[in-house]
Amino acid sequence: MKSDSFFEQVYQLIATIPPGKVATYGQIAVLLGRPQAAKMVGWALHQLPEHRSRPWHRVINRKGAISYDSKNSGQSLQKYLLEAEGVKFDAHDRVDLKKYQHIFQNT
DNA sequence: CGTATGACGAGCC
DNA sequence: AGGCTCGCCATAC
Repeated sequence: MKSDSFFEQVYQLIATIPPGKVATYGQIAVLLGRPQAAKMVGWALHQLPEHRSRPWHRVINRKGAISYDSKNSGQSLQKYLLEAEGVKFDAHDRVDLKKYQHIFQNT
């Protein structure tokens, strides 16, 4: 797009995550070449315009848990969306990254 | 242009 | 094993 900013790259990268899969902020940050800019990824979704519908719900933190605790709202929604795609949450509301973490292949 | 932010990560206790 | 603190880096104002 006109914007090849870090944010835009995040949007396009998460857009490649297939349903039923998830990715961590840090993972995406690493893929974009900024392993320590995980916060930027989260912030990118924070600034994500709703009219540009993106599978932001497939992006979770390193613990496999849903974040979005800043406003403390929307967590249930994200969990709901993921469950709808077949992602199971454990008693700690965390997903099994070993099973659901999407492996980005740049081949 | 400079300061503060922020949906995180890793380390330390 | 679980919780708290510090640090990173690009974007926003």
